Formats: sequence, structure tokens, C-alpha cells
Amino acid sequence: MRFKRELTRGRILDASYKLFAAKGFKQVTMKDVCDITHMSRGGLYSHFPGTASIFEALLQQISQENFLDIEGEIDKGTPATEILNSALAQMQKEIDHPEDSLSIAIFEYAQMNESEVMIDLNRRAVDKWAALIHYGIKTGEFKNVDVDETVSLILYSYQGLRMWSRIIPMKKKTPEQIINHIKKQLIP
Amino acid sequence: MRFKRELTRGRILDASYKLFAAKGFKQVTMKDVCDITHMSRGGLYSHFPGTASIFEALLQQISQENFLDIEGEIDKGTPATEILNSALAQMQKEIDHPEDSLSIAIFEYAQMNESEVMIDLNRRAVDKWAALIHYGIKTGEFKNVDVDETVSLILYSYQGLRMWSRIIPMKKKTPEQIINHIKKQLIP
DNA sequence: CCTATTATCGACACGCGTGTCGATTCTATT
DNA sequence: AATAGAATCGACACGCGTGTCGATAATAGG
Repeated sequence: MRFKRELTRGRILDASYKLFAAKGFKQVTMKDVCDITHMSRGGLYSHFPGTASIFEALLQQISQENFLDIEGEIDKGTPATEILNSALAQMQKEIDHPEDSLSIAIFEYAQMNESEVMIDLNRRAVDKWAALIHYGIKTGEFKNVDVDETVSLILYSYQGLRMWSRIIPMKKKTPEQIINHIKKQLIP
Repeated sequence: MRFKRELTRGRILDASYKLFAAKGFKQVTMKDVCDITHMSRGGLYSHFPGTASIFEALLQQISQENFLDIEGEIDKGTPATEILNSALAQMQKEIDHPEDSLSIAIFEYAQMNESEVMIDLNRRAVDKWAALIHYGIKTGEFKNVDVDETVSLILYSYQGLRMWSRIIPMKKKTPEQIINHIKKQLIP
């Protein structure tokens, strides 16, 4: 008599993901979530006390899913160039399909909640990339670059790209150019 | 009997600039502007029909002020490296003092109004940078880089930087690293 | 089938921002 | 000083989102 709760919760999260990806964080109201899940205000509120709570649950879910496990691949001994290519391909995909990505919502959410979540997400991204580059340098696949600088370059150009690709019609080759630039930095 | 209008309009714009810089676009209400300008709703509405209108006036004002006139400097024959340094210094300044910058507000505004303003601003930024790099290559000051790629790199890493510097405590040297990277790309 | 518990409903009161409009105050001009 | 027109005021009605709460429906376990 206790499992239906989890089921509904999952339904709410799935539906909300689409809303947040499409509209950003602040633009999503509890009313929107009610409509899309065909629930009433009361029913919904008994699961989540507000959109922030839903979004946090989503963030947690995402950060656990961990799309590309760089550390794991390193342990497996996958070549650094291969990991790099996967990671960059993932970036490209997100830029090509911004409507499936929470990036804008995360940004808005981060602005209003100076929560640790963002700092944590960022630190983990930095650590992953740093680990990959160190690894590539060690195996001799990558040039002996300044790791810190390269990580900053990758992360922030990527952030800029995915934020603005939503706003400005961007030439198709623009993300490719930046990805190529990153590759040129790393691969001799 | 007709000039007080312009005066008040200027006062409203000045005050609003601070609000938008501090809070972004959507977070600023007509009430806020009333409070900060010590006007009533009616008075304010007789000047601007809404925050969007105020913001557009600000954008226009800014795009006319034209902080660094790259084309002008090129015509004057200023060395490309010097122009580059000024432009990058300006970027650095904006990242160091995000509270004086409209960047977030512009981003928010752009999201809700798929207006030409953004596309125009972006195109002009692209053109300026492209002109500068072409110029530097021609005078032999810059390496013979792929202009398009370098412009993308500069603009988007800069965008990423200034958006996220508001959210995440950023190491002081991070913007310097990116600026140095850009210089390394261009200057032999 | 019965019942205790859980899940869901939808009306309610509230806060906040919007845009309007008739009344009022200023002010340049004569 | 008188006055017409401009500038400003602030109360009003409205829409929208929020969070609550007592009532109702659904369901697992006996």
C-alpha cells in the first residue's frame, strides 16, 4: 500500500523534465505541472512543495545518472582521445538539441538559489576534465598543455555556446569550430 | 515647456540601469522602478508602458555609446595588439564587476523576446572582432589564424565566463587564463 | 466485503504585479 | 497673476500563481 507514491513521483519528474527543458526554471509553474500530469493542485502539492523541490529532485537524479563516466573509462584504460571524442560529441549533441537540455533551467535556478548544488556540479565537471587531460598527457596522447587553462577554456566556451545557441541563430559549424579548436589544443 | 520630459526619462533610464544590472530583466518590476525613482505608477507609465520598453531604450542607448570603437581605432591606425588589449581589458573588467553589467538581463530579455536586437548586437560583435583580426593579420601583428573560428572562440568563451562568474565562485585567475589563451592564439 | 490509511481533489484566501483613469499639481507663457 | 497644457499622482479592477485544507475517492490488508 505504499508504492504508488513512488510511481506518481516518477511520473511528475518525467513530465517536469520536459517542461523545464522547454521553458527554463522560473517559467514553469505548479499549474503547468498539474496540467501536464493531469493532477490537481492538492495532489501535486502532496508530492512536492513547489517547483524548486521538483527541480532539485531532477538535478539529483541527473547527477546520479552521470551520462559519461570519465573516471570509469580512465580506469578501464580507454584511450584518452576516445574519451575526449565521446565527451565532445555529447556536448555537440546538447547544443544541437537544446530543447532536451536543462542548461537554461539550471542557470536560472542557480541564479536564485546560491545553493551548493551548482558549485558541486561545477567542481565535478572541472575534476573530470582535469583528470582526463592529465591522463591523456601521461599516456602521451595529449600535448603537455596547462591543464587548468584548458579546462577553463573547454568549460566556459561550452557554457557560452549552449546558452547562446538558444538565443541566437548560430551557424551550424560554430560548435564544430570550437570543438575542433579544443581538439587542436590537446592532440598533437 | 517640453524638456522636463527628457530629463525625467533620463533619470528613469539611469536608475533602471542599476536595477537591471543588479537583478536581471524579469526580476525588475515597474514597482521597483517607481520606488527607486520616487515616482508613482501613473507618472512612470506615462513615460514607459512597461519594463521591456525601458530596457529596450537602455539597449539602444548602450549600443550607441559603443564603448570601444574598434573600427575607428583601425582607421586611426592604432596597432592591432593595442586594440586587442583594450578589448580584452574591457572584458576582464566586466567579469570582475558583474554587478555593473547588463549581461544577465540581456540574456533574459533575449530569451523572451526573439527580437532582432540580439541578433543585431551579436552580428555587430562578430563583425568587430573579425575586422580586428583581419587587420592584425594584414599588418603582420597576428598569426594567420582561422578568423571565424577565433571569433567564435573569443565570443563564446567570454559569454560563458561572464554568465557563470555570477553563479559560481570563480578563481581570480580563470578569466586571465582565457584571455591569455586568446592572446596566445593571435600573437606569435 | 469492510475498513483504515493513503492519495487525490478543487474551492478558497492571499500576495503581487499590471495597466488604467479621473483628479490633482506643476510650470511655461502671456 | 491667470491659464492652458503637460506632468504626476494614487486608488481601482484585474489576472495569475501560491499554498492550504476539509472533503472525497482509491486501495491494500484483514
